[in-house]
Amino acid sequence: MRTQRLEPRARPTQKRAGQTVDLILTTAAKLLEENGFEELTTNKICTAAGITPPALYRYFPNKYALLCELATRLMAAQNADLAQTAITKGGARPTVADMEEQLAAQVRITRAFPGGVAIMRTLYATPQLIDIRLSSHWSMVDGLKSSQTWLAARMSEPELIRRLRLAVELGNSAIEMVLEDPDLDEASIIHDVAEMIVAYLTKT
Amino acid sequence: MRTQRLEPRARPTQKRAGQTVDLILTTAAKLLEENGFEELTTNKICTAAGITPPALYRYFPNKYALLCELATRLMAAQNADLAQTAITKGGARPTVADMEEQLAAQVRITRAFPGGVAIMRTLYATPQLIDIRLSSHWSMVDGLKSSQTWLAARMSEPELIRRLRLAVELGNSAIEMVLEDPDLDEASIIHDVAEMIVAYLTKT
DNA sequence: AAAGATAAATAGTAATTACTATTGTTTTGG
DNA sequence: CCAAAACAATAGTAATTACTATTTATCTTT
Repeated sequence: MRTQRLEPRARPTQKRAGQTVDLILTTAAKLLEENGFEELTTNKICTAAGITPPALYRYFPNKYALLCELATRLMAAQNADLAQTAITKGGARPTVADMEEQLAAQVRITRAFPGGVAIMRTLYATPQLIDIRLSSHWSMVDGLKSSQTWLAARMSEPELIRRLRLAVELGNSAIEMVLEDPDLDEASIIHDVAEMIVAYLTKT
Repeated sequence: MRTQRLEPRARPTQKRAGQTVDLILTTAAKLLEENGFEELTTNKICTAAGITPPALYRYFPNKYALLCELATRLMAAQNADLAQTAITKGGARPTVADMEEQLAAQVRITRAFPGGVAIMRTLYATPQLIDIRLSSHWSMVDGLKSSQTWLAARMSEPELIRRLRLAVELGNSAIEMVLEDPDLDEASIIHDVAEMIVAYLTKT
């Protein structure tokens, strides 16, 4: 194995370069969705994007860095939405309706993100991606820990963290399930999970 | 892409051949655990197993068939255990203690299976593997639907299926979580999830 | 408008990949 | 014990992979 470069050769400064980076990422996501992780190669990304390999390698040190960037952007979008609504609702007792909306929002965001569903699947494919997924979940826990003052007032911090961690994981699991299997009754699954999570978080 | 063979060139009939097949599978699992899915190649499997490519390709038509066999065997082990205890306990109202034991057993089985944790991760890597995972979950639902007579007597079949499907998914999610992150308090997570699932399944 | 900096293309390469036609070796049934 | 079947090794190959040294084009700034 050749020694892997860690940093890109250049950061995009001009507008054209920024467009190229976005084009590379959206093309990669599209191919990921169409043909899956195994079929995704840098050469195919370049061909599909109508650019050449040196252009890709100018901004991404290697193939995995590209995938990590894709994952990071999706995780950031999910986290941002969670932080948004968590802040506005965090002072009161969590409600099933709010939790439902929260989960539904995560589904919407992932669907709206180009290749989002496929990216969710690839999050298990390499150690780096597993890390990104895990730390995204922990950062959700961290955000909720601060914003959910109603819960924080009612239990110890370790207990709160433990419950939030599990809540995030189960919520995510339901989201993945719904994203993966379009035959399922999405609304009722989200409702049920929301109910379970709220009951779990608020129980004494 | 070359046309993919669907069937192996031969099934193992003699004892030696059966050993070779097992050796290939366990070696593949070991490499999967050590270096991850991306690093797994047929040539590496052969070298590590001390065999040659034609020996591998005699029993597996291609690389993906090998991975599918690995996944299928793990899923079968998990399903078998579930069926076992479900039958003995299915007549009565599900208890938290039984559910805890069930989840813990799944964790144990996966850990005991060579490369089990790594196989669980690769279940998202290709369409075929995603299918195997999904149909394994549905077959768990199917088994439980028949064995859990106490539940079946208390709700309509579609409702039962919906609840079991979600229960299986959430249970699996907790199992994956525990397998993936050794820092977590395994027992308490399993306990909490067991409680949630039992409450969900038995609620009216 | 020219100089300098940034961006992208040309034209590749070394290494690795999954996979095989053929030949030799072991096992089994009669 | 021997023929036939099953098994495995020898010795590869065509195709693909991630990636790059160098040259050319485009943009920005003065």
